[in-house]
Amino acid sequence: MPKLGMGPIRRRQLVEAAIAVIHEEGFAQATVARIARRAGVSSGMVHHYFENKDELLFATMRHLLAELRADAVARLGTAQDPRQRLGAIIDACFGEAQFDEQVFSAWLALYGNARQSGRLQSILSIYHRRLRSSLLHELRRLVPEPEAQRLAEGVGAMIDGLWLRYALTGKPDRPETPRALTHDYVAAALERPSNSASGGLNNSPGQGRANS
Amino acid sequence: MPKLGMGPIRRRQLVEAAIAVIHEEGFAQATVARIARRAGVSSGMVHHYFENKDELLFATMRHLLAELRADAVARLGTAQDPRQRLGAIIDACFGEAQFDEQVFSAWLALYGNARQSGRLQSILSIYHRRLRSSLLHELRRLVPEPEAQRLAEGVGAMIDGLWLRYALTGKPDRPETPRALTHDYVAAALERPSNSASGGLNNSPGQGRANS
DNA sequence: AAGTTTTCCTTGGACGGTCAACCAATAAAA
DNA sequence: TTTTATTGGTTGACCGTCCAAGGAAAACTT
Repeated sequence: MPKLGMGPIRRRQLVEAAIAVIHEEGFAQATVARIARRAGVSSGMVHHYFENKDELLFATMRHLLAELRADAVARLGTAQDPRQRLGAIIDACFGEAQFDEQVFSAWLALYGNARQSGRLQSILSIYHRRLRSSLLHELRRLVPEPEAQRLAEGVGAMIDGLWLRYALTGKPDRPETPRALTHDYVAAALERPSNSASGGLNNSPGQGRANS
Repeated sequence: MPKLGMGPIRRRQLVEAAIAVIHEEGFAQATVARIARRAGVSSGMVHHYFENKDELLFATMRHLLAELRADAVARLGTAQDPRQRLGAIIDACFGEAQFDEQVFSAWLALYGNARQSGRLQSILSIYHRRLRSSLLHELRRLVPEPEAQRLAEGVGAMIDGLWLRYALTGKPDRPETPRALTHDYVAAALERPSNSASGGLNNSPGQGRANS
């Protein structure tokens, strides 16, 4: 059986097995033995191809990020003007691949454990920076700088917020719904005279909120 | 030391200790012994006041939900018209209590483990339903029904998305920022002629997205 | 081309450690 | 005395890691 160059194959097998186990049994139950059995190999394989368990989990989460990025890059290839590219970024985040049940479980596990691990936190940090940077790049061609920054943050939050809801309650009946909501948010913000360029110092004027 | 009626006191001690341990050492390291030591009692106390460890964690997460609700109810007391009440709901979600580091860690742990536990999932389900219901109740007095439903989903997503970002990267320098972003989103959507009442069947018209 | 050596892959069990749950035993109030 | 609170040690199970052995392909030698 032992052929040369099994490294990449086995590593990928184990990463995919880890995702499957995290989905089916939970992050806490994702033990080395279970992941290995799911991959169809002995438990020793994990430590042969990864330094330790944490390294496997890190590789697993990095795999998720890489897949999301590949999807976004592919979609951006067909877009031309900034408005289309903005739509492509949004659609990538709501692409079919991100509504996979296994992907739900794995990303949520990442969220739940990032605070305790600098490695995991860096993955989320990269994701956030990339998303914000991509959005900002296009928005700067559509609105003035301060508004572009505010919008980038808002659109990023709406994407994550919508995704989070579906990750916890199940994929939406119609995948267009989250896309349409985000697109409408962008459209409304771009059409608006941007008088809210108060920069956030004041709240929406004339609103009279209760005390903080 | 043993006085009568220690139940509620000890239970609260243990719940707060659980939050502290989850924050300082992570959900995976939140063992019975550590939580008990943090609460200043022996490990046996956990099983004396809770059926098992899961029950303690469930009570811990339910505690978070109760605190958020109490905050929202208090803020709604001072609001009068629908617009103000809408602002009060948003502000409660971005209140000081929700930007506490311990609360960050605990809610994230909840997100990361809800999929594996029906009990935990129900807590998030209640949170989502309450938030959506509260928003919808006010929005219905401001815009037509289908638009109100869409907006309730959008505002809820923006709240969760913004909160999630700060939970992962640290509280914002200026707490007004997330509030202002959400308020502006609402303001833009309410001002808009709501022509996007396509109901989500089509995307924003004339936009020409790439293939799905 | 056949035999030999080397290299890499793979296994499954052993070890030390930790955890949740359980269980007397103790002690203070009632 | 009865009841309730509390302790801390025990138990059995499981985990991550390590390791020694074996086996099959590849590389090398003749």
